[in-house]
Amino acid sequence: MRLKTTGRYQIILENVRQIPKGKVATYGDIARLSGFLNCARLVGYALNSLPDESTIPWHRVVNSQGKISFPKYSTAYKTQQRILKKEGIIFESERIDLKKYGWLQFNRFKIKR
DNA sequence: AACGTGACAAGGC
DNA sequence: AGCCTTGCCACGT
Repeated sequence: MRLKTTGRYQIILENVRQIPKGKVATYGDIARLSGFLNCARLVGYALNSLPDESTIPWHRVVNSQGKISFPKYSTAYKTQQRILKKEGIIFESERIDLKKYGWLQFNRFKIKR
């Protein structure tokens, strides 16, 4: 559970740190911003490695559906939701409006295979 | 060096 | 709207 200081996700974590209060970004957004297209999973992997005392706003990262990527009744889920609400973000049936709160506003759904 | 994995994403049904 | 499958790719082991 150590925060590594080298490697790709150092970049990722720096970008997560830039997300302003009251906004959110998706895992895919952060991956693209960091220059790792299609590496959304890596972002989750990087956040998972954060120590508890980290000041990086991990809670401002949600999935592409605007939902929290933790099991609904887990403590992590509740913690994240509580912090986001405290920052002024409103949930509508467990979901965040990314049009309203999305930080980067990349063209989701644009990339095809 | 190979293999399984994940706090994901997109598409099909 | 959900659930399932497939694609993804760096990381750890």
